[in-house]
Order: sequence, then C-alpha cells, then structure tokens
Amino acid sequence: MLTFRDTEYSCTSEVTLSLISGKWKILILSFLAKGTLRFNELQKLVPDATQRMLTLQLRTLEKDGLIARTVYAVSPPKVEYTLTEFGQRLVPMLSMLCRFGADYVEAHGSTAPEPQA
Amino acid sequence: MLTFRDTEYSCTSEVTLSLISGKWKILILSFLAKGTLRFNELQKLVPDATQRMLTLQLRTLEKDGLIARTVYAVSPPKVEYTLTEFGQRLVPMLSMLCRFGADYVEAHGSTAPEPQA
DNA sequence: CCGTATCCCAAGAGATACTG
DNA sequence: CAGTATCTCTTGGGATACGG
Repeated sequence: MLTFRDTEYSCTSEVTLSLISGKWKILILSFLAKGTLRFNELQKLVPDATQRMLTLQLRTLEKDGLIARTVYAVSPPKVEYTLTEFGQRLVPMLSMLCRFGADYVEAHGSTAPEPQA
Repeated sequence: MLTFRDTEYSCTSEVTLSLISGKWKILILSFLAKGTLRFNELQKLVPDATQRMLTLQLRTLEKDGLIARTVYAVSPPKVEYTLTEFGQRLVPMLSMLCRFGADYVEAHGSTAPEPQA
C-alpha cells in the first residue's frame, strides 16, 4: 500500500498502469519512440483522437515526465514532443504488452477452437 | 488497428491493458500467483473491495481466461480460484510493471528533489 | 459461504465551437 | 498551428440489501 500524488495504490504496478492508461497514450508513446514529432504530425498519426483529447493526453504525459514539450517562438507556432529518459524506459515494456496481447488475441481470437472432428 | 470482441484497438498492447485494468485485478492476480485461493480468502486479502466488486473482477478475469473458477458442491459452498496457463504468463509482466512503478515513484516521489544546499 | 440486484455518483472521453 | 472552453454522455466503481 502506498500513496503517490494523493492517490492510493496497492502495488507500484498500478502506478505504471496509471501512467499509460488513457485512450491514446500508448499510441502516442509508440510514435514518439521512433522520434520527435510536432503536434500536427501526431494529429495525422492519431486521426481518431480529437484535438482536445490529443492535447489532454499530451499534457498528462508531460506532467508525468514521460514526454517533453518544446515550444518554438515562431509564427506559425511550432511545438515538438519527445520522449524523456523515463519515457524511453517505458518502450521495452510496451513491447512486452504488445507481444502478450498479440499472443492472447491469436489464442482467443477465433472464439472457441473447434475440437478436431 | 484490430477489432477484438467488438472493441477496436490500435495496438495489441491495449488488449493486454484491458485485461488487467480494473480496480482490483492486479492485486487478485498477484495473490493468485502464489497459489489457489477461496473467495473468502481473497476477501480478507483485498478487504477494501466490496463483495460485489470482488465478484465482478473475478468474473471478468474468468471470462477473459486468466483465472479458473472451481465450485465444490458442498455445504457450506466452497469456490476456488486459480491462475490459468495464460494467467501465469501474465505474472512476469506484472513484475516488470511493478519494478518500473517502483523506480518511477522513487524518482518522482519526493516531488522536486532539493538542490543540495 | 458465495454470491446477485438496485441505485447512485464521479471520472473519462466525445462533439463542437472559438482563439493567440 | 496549436491549442482552450463548454456541454454532454457513457462507463467504472461504491453503498447497500437480499438470496440459494
């Protein structure tokens, strides 16, 4: 049992989960894992996220120290997002989650494998 | 992009997340990783979960094939829960999530480490 | 002992419109 | 270009009571 930022967790793994749960966070992190991106590039890569949601998720990731936001004082505005060192550390974990998920879907995908007749 | 059980996922890691997100699932899985448990044993181990919530989480985990439920036709009733093979496979991942979370809390815990005076 | 049923609330997320 | 501001709706979870 631990308290972290006014929230109670029964295991530190729940802290990790709280960092990456959010409709578009995994997608965002995956793309940023390949390199720095601007806001509108992310928008194109995650077209189903509304501008509002994309911003919200980015703000949370930034506040949590997983990504860094750099604003260039130019016109038109230019903002870049990158993974922080901690964000980088997350990448191999995302891969594991991916692999497990893929295995799971393959095993449970075709719902109820017919017993060989 | 994939559809699995009427839900859209942009990455298989999101499938994995959906399997383990739930207020008490990680805790339940962690305890079951150490061995089979009866319902009321779980209740004592997870006292903050209401009976209803505990049941709900267990039902979901069962439906998702991560735990198995065995009912013994005795009086008073006796029900046992165990990890399935797939549930076992989850265990090392939970450990990784734990370790990352612990690192994270340690690094970000004492909010703004004072520059050594 | 091991649940289910009902009611309620708060957080997360979508749609849409506006701005420096 | 890169955001805020509202408003609404759905979902997860809590409280409580009852049943085989």
